[in-house]
Amino acid sequence: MLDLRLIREQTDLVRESLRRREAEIDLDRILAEDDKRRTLQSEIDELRRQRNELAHSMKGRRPTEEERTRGRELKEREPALETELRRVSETLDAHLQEVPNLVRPDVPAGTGEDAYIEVRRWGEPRQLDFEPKDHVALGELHGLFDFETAAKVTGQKFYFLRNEAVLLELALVRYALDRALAHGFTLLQTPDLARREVCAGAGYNPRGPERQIYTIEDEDLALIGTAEITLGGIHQNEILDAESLPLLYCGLSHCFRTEAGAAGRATKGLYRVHQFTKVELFAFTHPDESDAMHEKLLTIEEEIFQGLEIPYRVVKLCAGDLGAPSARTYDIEAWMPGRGEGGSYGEITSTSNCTDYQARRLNIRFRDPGTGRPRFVHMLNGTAVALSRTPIALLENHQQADGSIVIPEPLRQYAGIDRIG
RNA sequence: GGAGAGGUGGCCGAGCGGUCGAAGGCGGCGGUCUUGAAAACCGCUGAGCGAAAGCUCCGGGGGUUCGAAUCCCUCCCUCUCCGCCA
Repeated sequence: MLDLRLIREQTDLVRESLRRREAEIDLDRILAEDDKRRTLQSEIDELRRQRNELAHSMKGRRPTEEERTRGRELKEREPALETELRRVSETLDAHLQEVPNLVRPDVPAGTGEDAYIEVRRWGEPRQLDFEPKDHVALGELHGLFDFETAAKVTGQKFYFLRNEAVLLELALVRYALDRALAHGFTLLQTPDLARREVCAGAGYNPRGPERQIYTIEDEDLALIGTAEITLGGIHQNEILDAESLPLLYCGLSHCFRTEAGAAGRATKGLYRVHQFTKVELFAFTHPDESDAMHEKLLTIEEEIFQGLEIPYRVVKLCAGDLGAPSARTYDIEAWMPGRGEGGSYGEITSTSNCTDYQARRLNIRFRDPGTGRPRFVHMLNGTAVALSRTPIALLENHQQADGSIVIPEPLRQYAGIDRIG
């Protein structure tokens, strides 16, 4: 959520940001609704002032019949105005929620992959003297995934992990947790469900046609799409000590995605699924520190994939492709030899600086020691490992001519095996 | 799931129809004292909206009343005990 005052006082700045996102948002309508809301609020304030004045004037004595009548009259005029205010506020709020975050100045304008900036590449895709298999074929060869049985038991885009795939998943989790720990993160295993309000605060709308997450019938709960939701909710409605910042959390959870709208998109196997495990990095920072923290999260992500010897490139997303809460997003795209014709890069992590967008909605502030007043913190998130896509890159990059897979060194102590097949 | 107790400012905690945006303490800020620091003492110190006047907020929502942190209803949450269970 953006600050209404910012929209009001620096309309051009907001307009320019929306233009770079190519987002169609009617700011003038929002400004008009805000105007109306404030007018109504003033009228109600005036009415209440009169009511308070009357009540205070008769402290400690019995009111006369005339005063009672006057009090009743004032009270009766309020509900209509309040109803109107509520209606206007709800409309305004709904429209305000649709306004995405202000993008950082270095983010390129436009939409689509052509507008991305490739920041750097790391590692060279291996030159193979054999035809590489994709992870689905490798999984079949070694009995690692069972999509058919999962479809029978649960549905499309679910899977059973089998045998070494289970060991690999747990090893990757453990490896990622240790990396996070080394960087000073507090480890958390979070609930897999969260209140709908918290989900909405993080920018995941549990309602409406564009909902990305599952809701629980008859409960005020949703299955989380990412631990970003539960981690972000930790400090909801709190005023933090400035000295406690930055707060670094690393959360392990399952993630559930409806993938509504993604139907028909050609994605095989584990690339796009309804449930997966993920280790997520999260930071609450001082507003002046968030850009530096964003680079740090990216560095940790890169370190993780360098350790796994998976070639990748880092891209900075263009404004039009950012999620609504994000002011800047870097994706790591891993080289996937089995993807497309002759291999291609596929998204494997994503880290975003959401600045104060989520903090405003979740009401997470810190006390500024200079002024003594509360300010919104900045909130950032980044994938450590997503246990759907990381195995894809791992299996495909480390496959051998005979179809066996070499487990990269840092994972062996956790997995207890050094190869599959 | 059942019974009871409770949810108040950054934190702890009083208040139980008007004198309450809220005692007291802790913490924080400023000062006196001190070579400096600590201790002691004095003062200031909740948040939001609004250009301002002012208005709102004592878990959420609703009600009673001229007037509600205080009374009633309801929901949520926490704690204690019981039940169930991995």
